[in-house]
Amino acid sequence: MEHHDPAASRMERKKEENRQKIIATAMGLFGQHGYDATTMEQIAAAADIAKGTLYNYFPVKEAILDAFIKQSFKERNAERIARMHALPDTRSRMIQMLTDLMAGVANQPVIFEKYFIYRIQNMIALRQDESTHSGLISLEQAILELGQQSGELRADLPQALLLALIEFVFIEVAQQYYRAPETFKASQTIEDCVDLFMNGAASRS
Amino acid sequence: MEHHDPAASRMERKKEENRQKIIATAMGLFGQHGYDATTMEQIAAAADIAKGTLYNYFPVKEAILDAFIKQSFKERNAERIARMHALPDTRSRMIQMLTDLMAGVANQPVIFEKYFIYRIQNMIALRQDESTHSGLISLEQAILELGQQSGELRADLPQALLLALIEFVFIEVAQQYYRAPETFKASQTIEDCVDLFMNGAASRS
DNA sequence: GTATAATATTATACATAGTTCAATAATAGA
DNA sequence: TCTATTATTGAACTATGTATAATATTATAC
Repeated sequence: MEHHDPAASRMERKKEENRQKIIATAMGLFGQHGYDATTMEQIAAAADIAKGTLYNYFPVKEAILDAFIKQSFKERNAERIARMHALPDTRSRMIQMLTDLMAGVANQPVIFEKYFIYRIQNMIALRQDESTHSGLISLEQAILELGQQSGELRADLPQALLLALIEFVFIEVAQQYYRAPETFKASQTIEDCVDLFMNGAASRS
Repeated sequence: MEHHDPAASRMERKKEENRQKIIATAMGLFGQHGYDATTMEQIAAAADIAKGTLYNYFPVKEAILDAFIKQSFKERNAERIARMHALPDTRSRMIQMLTDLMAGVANQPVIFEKYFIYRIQNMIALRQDESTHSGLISLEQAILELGQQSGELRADLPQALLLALIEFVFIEVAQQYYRAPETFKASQTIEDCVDLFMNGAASRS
């Protein structure tokens, strides 16, 4: 019962190893054969574990994507947040963030599409959201906090609501891309979305 | 090849009959045994059609829900839009709409939860959205048009973007309900969401 | 009415996601 | 080394959704 935990037990280490091996194996297969064409059995076989074990690590196929993207984001988030501090206002921070994100999306559209769908599903379906942080949430939180500290963003509404709106902006920009990838104008779309985020739908009198 | 179409051919009529029969049968089973516990085979058997035929009408299980809810909405939309015209501004129109919607959600939480997830999935995954109008979209469009006609809502951004934001508001309110149904305060949440929709996240100077 | 083309239905078999469970193996702590 | 806990395995199982070839129904033209 009592946990020893000397810098993580052997078991923890092995689990983390397995996790990484599964993610790497799966992403490799996704790249080779495509996401949909890759089955969970193939992933299990390629990672040399039983199907049941695979599901023990990742309860649904999309969770592998989720883990991969979350990881990629985490690696760069410190740097991204640092860069945000250097920017003068919320608008420029959001534009930078969205530009960054959309570069990733355009690079791996299928992966991100599945990821977005999975994230949104969880947003609605899961009551408690503690552990299921998206890779984006810490960036979004940073934007929100910086903006509120400088008084630029309002503080009279629940934090969760503002955060949800930022999340909406991120997803809406991606959605515009998916709706028409050929004609998608990133900078225009991003500016419109940020404008709407900041100023709302009401006319300024 | 050439379509006769004398007020819809017999085939069209039969198809519509079948469709309605499937929807009614399925909703009955959902009510009796729950959505997840009802299988597509059970629905097919109860409607006395082959499984393949069922999938010919509804390619995924959620599409039955979607059709049912879309239908329910359509029946009341004319009346709802009429009521909206009688209201003085966008804010009160949105509050009325959201209050209405949330009554439905609270009444059939599971159904609407599946429905929302399905709708959002489609929003992202489907490139062209013509035929897949949600039951809500005409209401949302009415709110937008009324607000723009009176000059209350801005017209300098793409319609689709404003529409998406309204859709976000609808879904966000529902999500707050699902996150904590016991403590959910409908009127407060709705007011906050509408406020954010109208005024945006920036502080008013 | 009857022939014919187009469309819908049916039954069956199939692939995959995801679950369940009892047997087995590995690890933690004493 | 012993014991409790936790992880893995393999196998059988359920449900979605797809594919297909045979059959039935409908539309249209004659």
